[in-house]
Amino acid sequence: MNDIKKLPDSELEVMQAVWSIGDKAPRAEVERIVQENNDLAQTTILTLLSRLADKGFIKAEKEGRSSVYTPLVSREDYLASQSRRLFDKLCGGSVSVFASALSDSGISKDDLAELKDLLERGLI
Amino acid sequence: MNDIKKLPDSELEVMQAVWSIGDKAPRAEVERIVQENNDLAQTTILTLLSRLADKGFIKAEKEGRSSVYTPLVSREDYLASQSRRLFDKLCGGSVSVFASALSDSGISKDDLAELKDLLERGLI
DNA sequence: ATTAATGTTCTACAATTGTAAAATCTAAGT
DNA sequence: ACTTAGATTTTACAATTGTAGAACATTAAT
Repeated sequence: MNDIKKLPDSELEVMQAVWSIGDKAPRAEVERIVQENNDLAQTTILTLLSRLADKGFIKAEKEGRSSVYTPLVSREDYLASQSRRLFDKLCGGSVSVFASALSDSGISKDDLAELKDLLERGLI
Repeated sequence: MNDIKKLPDSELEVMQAVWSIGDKAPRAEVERIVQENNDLAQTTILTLLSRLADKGFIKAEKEGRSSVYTPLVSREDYLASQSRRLFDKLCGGSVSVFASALSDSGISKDDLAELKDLLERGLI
């Protein structure tokens, strides 16, 4: 069930861009977003997109002259699987270990308050 | 501040074993623990230990005929940095995204209750 | 002193990741 | 049809990761 493979950092970066745009994300958009944080050559980004496609994370289609990319794995699913991974592999499934990790991670008081609020309202 | 490098999976596995034993973890113990989950050759584990030492995660000493290993990076610090990483890179710093990740990750109701409890008691 | 056992370091090598130049393929303009 | 600009695919190559056999060192036993 929880078998979404972990992406390497560089691919994740590109995947984030695709997710942030949504279905049929145009190559130029992806490129623009990726390059806001990370100055990679255009061909590098294309390589990463094609590796993502190989791995089944996105599908590519032609739209006129250029390509658009659509996520096949949702951000939510990926995130859930990675959270799980962190919780299991690193915290050994212990909530208190996880909690203290959160506490030490530098997450702000406000964020923790929000988390608490969500938990209290049963939204999680 | 938050600049603990991410370990590759195989090294993390060995690191976990060292952490679980504590200071001056004897090689044989590390080996035994690693091999409970993962059947790796002895030399493979030694290779990983030496890579961990190179990266400054552990230090090795001779104790009699064989080696013992002591963590230089605590599990807590590593965990905190990885939680942070997940929160930032994957959730884009959004608590609600993070919360829904938790919710979807298959973490049990009991665990969530415990987390809520910790938050309510101000222990986080 | 020689052999056997135990432990560690070297060397090796394939797979994956990070990065991008070179080559190729359109579509558009002239 | 020919050249150019834009886009994608191939090819490339170094660094890192995953895995372990071979070689070497040391201790213990005969």
